[in-house]
Amino acid sequence: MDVTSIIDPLNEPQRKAVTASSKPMLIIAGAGSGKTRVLTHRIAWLIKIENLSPHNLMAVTFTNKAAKEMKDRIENLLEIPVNNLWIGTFHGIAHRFLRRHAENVNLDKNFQIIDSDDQLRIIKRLMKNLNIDTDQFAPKELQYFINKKKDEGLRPNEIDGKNDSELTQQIAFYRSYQDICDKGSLVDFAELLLRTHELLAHNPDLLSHYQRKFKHLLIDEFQDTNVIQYAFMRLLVGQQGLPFVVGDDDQSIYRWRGAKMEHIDQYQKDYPNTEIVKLEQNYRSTANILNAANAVINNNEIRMPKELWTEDSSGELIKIFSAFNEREEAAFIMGKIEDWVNDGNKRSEIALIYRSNAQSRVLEEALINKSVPYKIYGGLRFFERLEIKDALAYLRLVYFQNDDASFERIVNKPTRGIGAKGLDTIRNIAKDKQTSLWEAANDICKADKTGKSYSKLSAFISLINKMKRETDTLEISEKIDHIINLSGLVELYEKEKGEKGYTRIENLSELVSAAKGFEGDEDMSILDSFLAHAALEAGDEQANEWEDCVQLMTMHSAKGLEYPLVFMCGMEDGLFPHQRSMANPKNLEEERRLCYVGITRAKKLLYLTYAEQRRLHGIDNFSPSSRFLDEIPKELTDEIRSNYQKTTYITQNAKNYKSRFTSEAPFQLGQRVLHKKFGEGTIMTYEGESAHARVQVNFDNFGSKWLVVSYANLDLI
DNA sequence: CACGCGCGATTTTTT
DNA sequence: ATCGCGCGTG
Repeated sequence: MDVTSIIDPLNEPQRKAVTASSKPMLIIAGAGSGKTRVLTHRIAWLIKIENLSPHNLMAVTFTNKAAKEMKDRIENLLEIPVNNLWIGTFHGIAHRFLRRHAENVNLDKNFQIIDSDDQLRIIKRLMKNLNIDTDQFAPKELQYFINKKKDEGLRPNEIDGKNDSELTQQIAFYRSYQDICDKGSLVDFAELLLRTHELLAHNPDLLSHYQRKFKHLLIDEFQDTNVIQYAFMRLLVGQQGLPFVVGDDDQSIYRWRGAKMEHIDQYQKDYPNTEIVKLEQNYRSTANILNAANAVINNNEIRMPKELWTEDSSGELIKIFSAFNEREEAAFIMGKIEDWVNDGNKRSEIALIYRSNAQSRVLEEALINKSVPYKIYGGLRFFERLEIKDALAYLRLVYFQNDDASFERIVNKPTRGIGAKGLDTIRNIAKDKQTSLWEAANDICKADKTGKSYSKLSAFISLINKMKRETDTLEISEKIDHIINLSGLVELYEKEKGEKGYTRIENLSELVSAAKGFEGDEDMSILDSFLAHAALEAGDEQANEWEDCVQLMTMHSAKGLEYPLVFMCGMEDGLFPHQRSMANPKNLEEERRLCYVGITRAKKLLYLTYAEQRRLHGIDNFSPSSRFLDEIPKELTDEIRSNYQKTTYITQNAKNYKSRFTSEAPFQLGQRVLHKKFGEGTIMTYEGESAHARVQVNFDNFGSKWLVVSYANLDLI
């Protein structure tokens, strides 16, 4: 292969990045600036031109999907399959390290990965055992605490309790939780990273081995790395390594789960001879769209100065549509979708993106109504579905009998007479003898063959043993198939009303097919490998790919994707930016970045829509249009007037107002009011009747407040 | 022990 | 509006 095929398709800055030598690199890649291209060509360059062996580099991506895509593109570029290439997510790579060197960090070779759902179950269980009041700590709070500390690289004894009793309790809980995991050889997501970091930090020989091996470390979506991931990079790069990181501070949208875009600055401090390359030419959007995005993001205080540009023409103006309510918003979008398709375009070129999942409902209903095929991204992932987790719990218990979490999950599912009380007995025995629940159950059966629960428990034990016996020599997919058949799960789901049960059973057979073509990883057994796969990978549904569908997704899941026609729906203050992010400037800036991400998804045509009235969680909300709309220069936009439907809706609304607002609360939603302390504001939402009525007022200078009408002394303006 | 009602919460998502 | 979970009852 010659240099030209790698270099020719690149612009100047891209080329600079791809051909860089012997320097830590920082690539700031704006939206649509060819980031993935740079990464893949960089890898091709290293292998083909610098003759680097493929196993001397590591490439880290944010999602499994991105990893797969990168691998494919590299293989395409090099025209040879690249096996044993270390490309994956931080978690996937950490997992690989741990399987290889489990014994170095006191892990059982057969350790199992637990997902957040499993983790939460364990936490709830433990809270009960320790008599921790759920009023004092919500299980999710403790889960969040533990994961946060792990993401920061902290073990319980590294956290300072500061005489803070609440904090001290949380630390103690973290310690107990970890104890449970260690005893059961369970590793949660954050633990994968933390353990791997410790593995390398505490084993100098191993570390230097891997430092020599991975001379080149490439990291994508660098702005979204958390503390432990950054530390992992630092460790692996060592003194001689050459890190090559690619990111965009403007697209950092995961601060709320520990991502630190500050790592971009930190990196430059830690590697003083860093060469920075900025990719600012955008190949995706029209100039109007790009300029709108630039204008919005320019309102952020904290960002690296840069401005995307394009050679593309201005294109269409950005359309802004104000609807009366969410249904009219949806109806408007349906009309535009129809136009698009009638013009001979594909539905799959259309994306409907929104801030929160709850918004998808109305859109879905409208799409169904018009018989428009659509696909929703996100929502619950395949391997997270209840029926899949149930089936896998059987599989796990059959082959890893000390897996207490799985035992608890399925011991009475379907119900077989081993309820809370029976389970308690088992738990107590397990606790006393320091054994697993499985062993405790076996002990009970051996000890007393006359007890009431004996027959039930022993039937369960026989079932699991039978599963083991009959599937031991089978292929993984046959194992799963047979275990499902013996479990009674199918019969259980059949009883569920509606289509739900039917779907569940379908999913079970899909699980079997998923296992059929599954190829394991070299470092572990196929069973371990499959279970790890189930925990670490979402299980992308590629099913509907052939069908021409409108795409629905949140703005978060839209990152990295692009569509000719994009609708950003629900552009209302309170929804986007989200209410919970409006008060804190840093959070507001993150919302603005999210808006920037949204806008830059569009290639040709962008619609921004909002509703004056929106029913959310059963109550009507009246919000002003999103402040982000005001940040787009007027000359780039085209405000579309609503049509005849206006009158219909106004009468409808007037009726609602009348019936809801009695003479005692002479306010209307949208009414401007004056408050002694907070000044002027607009009534957004109401709740309750007459004397108990409360209103939510969005004050111009104080944000939104809930006030009881009878005390608030609001003056009408 | 199983089932059913009621209460509370309900941004964003990967791994 | 809806869904899941926890507690109380049959």
